[in-house]
Amino acid sequence: MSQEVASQPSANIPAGLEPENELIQARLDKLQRLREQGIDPYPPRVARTHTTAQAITAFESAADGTAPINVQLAGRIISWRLMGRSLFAHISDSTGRVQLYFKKDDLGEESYEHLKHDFDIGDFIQVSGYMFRTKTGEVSGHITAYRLVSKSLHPLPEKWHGLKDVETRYRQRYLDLIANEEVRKIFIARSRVVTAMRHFLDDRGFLEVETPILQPLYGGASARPFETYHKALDRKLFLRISDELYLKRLIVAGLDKVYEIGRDFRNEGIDTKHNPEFTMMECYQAYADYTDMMELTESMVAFIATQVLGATKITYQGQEIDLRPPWPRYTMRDIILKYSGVDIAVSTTLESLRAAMREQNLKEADAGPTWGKQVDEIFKAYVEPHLSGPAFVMDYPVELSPLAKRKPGAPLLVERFEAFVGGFELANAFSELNDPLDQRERFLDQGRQQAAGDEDAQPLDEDYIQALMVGMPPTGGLGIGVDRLVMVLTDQASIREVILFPQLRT
RNA sequence: GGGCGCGUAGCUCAACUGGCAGAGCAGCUGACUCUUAAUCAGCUGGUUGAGGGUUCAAGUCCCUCCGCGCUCACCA
Repeated sequence: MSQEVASQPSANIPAGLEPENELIQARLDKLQRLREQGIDPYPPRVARTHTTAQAITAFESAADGTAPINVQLAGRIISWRLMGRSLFAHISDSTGRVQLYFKKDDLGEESYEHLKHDFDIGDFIQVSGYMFRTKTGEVSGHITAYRLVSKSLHPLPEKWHGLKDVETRYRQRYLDLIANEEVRKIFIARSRVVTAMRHFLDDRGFLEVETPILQPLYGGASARPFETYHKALDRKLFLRISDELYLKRLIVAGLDKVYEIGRDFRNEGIDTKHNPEFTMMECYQAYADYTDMMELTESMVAFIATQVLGATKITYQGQEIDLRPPWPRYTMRDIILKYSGVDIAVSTTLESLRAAMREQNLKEADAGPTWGKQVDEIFKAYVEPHLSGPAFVMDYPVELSPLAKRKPGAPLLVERFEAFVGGFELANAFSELNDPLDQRERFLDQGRQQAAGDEDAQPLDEDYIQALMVGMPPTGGLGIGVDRLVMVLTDQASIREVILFPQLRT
């Protein structure tokens, strides 16, 4: 408790950096030694002529090793093999890794001792020398001079087994990325997915836009929002649950093809397919309908797969899936009939639907409160698990889709589809509702559902109705869950494996 | 929120029906001038997630809490 006892350890360590164990203490000791030698362990600049990959390529492409390939390299030390008067190490950078060879004869006694005693795995080092090939065939750098460029004070995960603990992997993702090559590949793939998506949309003439994340009113999806507060305006704001209503305002505005790739926030549970913040691509195309969006979806996904993986054939959790267009299309009615025996075109009321379910011996346990919700329940329970896909399921109950246009000749349905790959929803799209009066009615119906206890019902957005009154052309809209697309393309079962910093407690 | 499982050294993992908390890697000391999971000798390293209980004795059994995973519910 007393000051004398509490502040005992190493006077040269700043408060807050007390060593938690001897491994850190050993590195702090080295740091101290370096400073005593007048060496700055964190110099402001580093010099290098080649990345690790460039150094190796330069050597290999040199015609006949007559002229030496001189290089200056820099990177993180990831392995260290001391063999008496010589020493091998590997350094890595984002382009790869290269082996370094140090010899006492080349460096001199003092320099070699400094190297031996003051460096650790994890440190960043700058070296200069020339490239050569070892007896065992590895292209390496023969180092004649070196310099510390950043001292590491915390040990890295073990070299062979790497870092496996899931919680540490998520909480200290930097360690995960350093230690686990496969993880790095997933996030590189993720970046390429987004790049390919942009290319595809840009090539088709879509304009990338940005719309508000902080919104006075949320909408565009059935979900509970996060709330926040703006002090200067003294008002409640919501984090968006979708981009939809703003993007359609831009269709009204005459920007005929727009898209946005951005973060949405939904105040809901967390599981292997849901993170409270996630990335959504939404695009809207004037003078198009939902069939155009189907073509857009399958073409885009196939293009992205080809760009990122080099093929449209993928394996997802053991299932072989070919994303090559065209994807099979099923009406919701047909596919429900196929897997459950219930015909929702015949059973068009909640009562008759439940009767038909009893007839087919389907459990009614989670019976929906309305016809549309019951249809959704049947679909999720009996159809969705079969949809390894890719597949389009089209023509949804109107009640579930307050922003979609009604299907001509089918009063209970709207022109909407969802795309399924690997057994879960990847995309959602519809012919956008552009009738302002019908839209108002749909919002009012949502209000009734909310009054009946549905927390996810969408609030009436008068400002959006007003935009529709100005006039929106027939328009097709599409949303693709980017995280889920990355899951499918990288064969990951959990959304946390494709989000760098997934939501965790505390 | 419910059910099931997990939490041991910096990392990866052991520890039988309760019986002295261990190994490999990493670290430290030494040997070794083409190694690559280098090798060899020696040494150090623990609030067994936290708190309580049962017991002569708890990593192990019981309770509460924290965290993580899977799953159901909820939810696109």
